Amino acid sequence: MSRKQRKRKEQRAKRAARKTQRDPGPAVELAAAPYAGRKVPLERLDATRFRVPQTGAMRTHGVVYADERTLPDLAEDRCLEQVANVATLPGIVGPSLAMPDIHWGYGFPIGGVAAFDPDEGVVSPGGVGYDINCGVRLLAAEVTASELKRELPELVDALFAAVPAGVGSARRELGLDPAGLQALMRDGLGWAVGRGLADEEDAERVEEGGRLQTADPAQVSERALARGLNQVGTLGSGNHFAEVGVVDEVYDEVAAAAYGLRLGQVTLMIHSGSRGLGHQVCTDFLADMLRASERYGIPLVDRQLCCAPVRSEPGQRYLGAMGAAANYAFVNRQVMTHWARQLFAERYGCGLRTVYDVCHNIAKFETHAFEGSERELLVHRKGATRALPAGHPLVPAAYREVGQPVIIPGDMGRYSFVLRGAANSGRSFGSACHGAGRLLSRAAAKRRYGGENVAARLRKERGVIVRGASRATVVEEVPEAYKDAAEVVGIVHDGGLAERVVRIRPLGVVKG
DNA sequence: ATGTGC
Repeated sequence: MSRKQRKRKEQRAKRAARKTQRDPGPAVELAAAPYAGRKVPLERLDATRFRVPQTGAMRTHGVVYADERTLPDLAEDRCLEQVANVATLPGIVGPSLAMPDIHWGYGFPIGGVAAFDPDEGVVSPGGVGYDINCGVRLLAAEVTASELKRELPELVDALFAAVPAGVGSARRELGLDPAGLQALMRDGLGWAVGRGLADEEDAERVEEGGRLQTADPAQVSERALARGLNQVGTLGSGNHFAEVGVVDEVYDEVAAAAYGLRLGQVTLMIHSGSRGLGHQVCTDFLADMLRASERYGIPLVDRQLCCAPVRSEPGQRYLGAMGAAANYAFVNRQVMTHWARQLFAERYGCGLRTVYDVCHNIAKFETHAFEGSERELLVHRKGATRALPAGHPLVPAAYREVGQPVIIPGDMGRYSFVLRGAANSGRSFGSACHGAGRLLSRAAAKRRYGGENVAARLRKERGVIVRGASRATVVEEVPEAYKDAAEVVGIVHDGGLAERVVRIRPLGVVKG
């Protein structure tokens, strides 16, 4: 081992030790993980699905959506062990599922879907993630790419100025106080409609109507409130972005027409979440949930799976706080939408219509057909998108004949996709993938591309204009750090979870 | 993801 490798290894060990020390709550006795340290076997079910066999403490099997080309990526990290670990939790209904963009996450894998019985099952912050209701809003502009092309650099600059981006990005002009913030979290998109920041059509075209009714702002800590006060309408960092794109391929004319999307049309995609507020809610409740796991005798194979019975007092409090943070995220994306609308109106005299807005990180009560009967379930989606098929009553009336729009952002160099929820999505409790999925860790991307000017290369090679709040983030988000979104989307399409409607090519990107 | 790690 070289000196450099050894140093890196020591640094990793140190970081891991610090992380363990930081972990909140009491020491918890852990049960044996089903595949601890062993290679997780995968049994082929069909062209797009593999089974993780039930073993040890697992209460059900796992199902992983993948194909030969993405299988080697899965072996790279321990995400398949996490799929098996989730299957050990009480009250899980159906398999522990993984979408084709699965990768390692906190406790639950990112790209994981797990449904729980409301009476027998649990709710877990690890099944939602730190960025509660991270999600994507897709907007359609009444302008074509050729009309806008010359002014693109100015447009990206103007967007960069209009939407605060980066770690700690803040905005004061909404003038919220803690009570106002609580009202915002209670009413979600209704709050924005009441203040002229949204119209009724927006609310119809946001998942859940832009308001989780389980929200209980009283469960959000003062610290979380303080962090959230000045961050409504801000992008954040990491993989969050606001991206101007153009529809460059239409696969399904009927569905595209229903969504109001046509070839050459300009789009704006906003990817953000609940910022510091949601992060703080997650942090606050991890400690609670660890205590609850002990109190209710829930055997854990990983302390990051800490959870509480859905109907228990701590479970209800988490659901209340999580719902409040989710509503905050809906409003966050809406306020950025409002500012982008002002900008498009001033510059082009055109509108920006909400196509749809989906959650990526959420636990929600939903009714799904399971083994022949309709059941109310608490569905955890962590890095997964709801994908309801045609005819489902929760799909907005204008889209009901074609199915719910499923917005799948890819990397900032290649393309993103819009799909429609399809007939087999019942197999995944109405879910599909949420993105391309990382190929390189942030650290690996930095090592490989840290020396070059990624933004300049994207402009030269692909004509994409990138403005980032931080150069480091742009490097971490280099297209080569992601899988080909077309491949991931292909698995979801072939598996019948969601079907391709249009492809969107990026023109200009604002990054955190 | 995150006032990004003590």
